[in-house]
Amino acid sequence: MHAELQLDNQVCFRLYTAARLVTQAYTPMLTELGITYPQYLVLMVLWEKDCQPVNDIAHRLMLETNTVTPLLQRMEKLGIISRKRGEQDKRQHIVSLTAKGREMEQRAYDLIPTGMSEQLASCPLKLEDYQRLVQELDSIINTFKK
Amino acid sequence: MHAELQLDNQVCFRLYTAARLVTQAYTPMLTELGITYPQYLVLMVLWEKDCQPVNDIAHRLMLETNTVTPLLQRMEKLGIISRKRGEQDKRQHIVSLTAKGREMEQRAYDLIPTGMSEQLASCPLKLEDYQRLVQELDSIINTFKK
DNA sequence: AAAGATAATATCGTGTGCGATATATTGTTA
DNA sequence: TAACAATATATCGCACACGATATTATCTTT
Repeated sequence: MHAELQLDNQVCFRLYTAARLVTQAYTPMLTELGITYPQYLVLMVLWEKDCQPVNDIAHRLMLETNTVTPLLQRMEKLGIISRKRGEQDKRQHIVSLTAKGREMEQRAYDLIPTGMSEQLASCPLKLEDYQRLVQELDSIINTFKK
Repeated sequence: MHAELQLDNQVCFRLYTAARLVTQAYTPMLTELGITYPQYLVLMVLWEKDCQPVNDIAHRLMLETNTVTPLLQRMEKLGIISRKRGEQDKRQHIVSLTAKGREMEQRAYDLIPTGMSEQLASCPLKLEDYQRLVQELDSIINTFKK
């Protein structure tokens, strides 16, 4: 019986579980918007800066392009983004928001912060705990990023 | 521009990213064992207590049975677990380790703690940081679990 | 004990993630 | 400048996750 191999001693299992459960907590609001959590991440990247090539979006989300490309294709079908070939560099696909994609920012703002803070009400963590948590997660992300 | 909707302010995006990256860090060792990370989680559950029904494994991992069932089917094909109908309750499928599945515990112990601590060497977090992190993640998991 | 409710597991469809590989374009170098 | 390397993106295959639904067995209630 190796204590190191026990589920209860695993940070990774907690990260994996916490990520799944918190993502699930977004689902009711995201369903109302008609999108998934990874699609919401792409939208946040584009709300911050519109018209970016696939690579920049992938880097920002620390995902591979073979994950992001099909994601963007689905989002294009939904009519929330559009893609066009880069003008200087024809290899690039420049991704931009449609009117529908831009309008979703306000709807997201009306739904998501409220919806999440309601669900977080029963969480014992305080603001400073979250701030430290974010920093520690960034340390972990930095340690393992490629 | 809503600050609440910026990627940099999102705990969930950190959890999502940290979980992916740390799981990826397990991949070289797990590939050597011929399994995936979720399969490794199932093995840890069974190393701790052999012969469990699907439901108990799913509860322990906080996953749905429609995720766990196909996972177990793949593991059965790999010859690391076996499944048989419950004797008192014929609806149950009792999952148990094969000899191969039991032997993998020692191999995992030889590969994984070493492999992970090498990769963690450059991480600035100290032991007490990890301990607090685990507790805070448990708080989050508890808040959002169903 | 027959009927309906509940429980345990499985199946199906969709959307990620990601390794491996392909394709098209651009940059570099002999 | 023709050949070759590098880059940006896409395609393919496989393994999760998970909502919705189906199937089989047990439990409960009349």
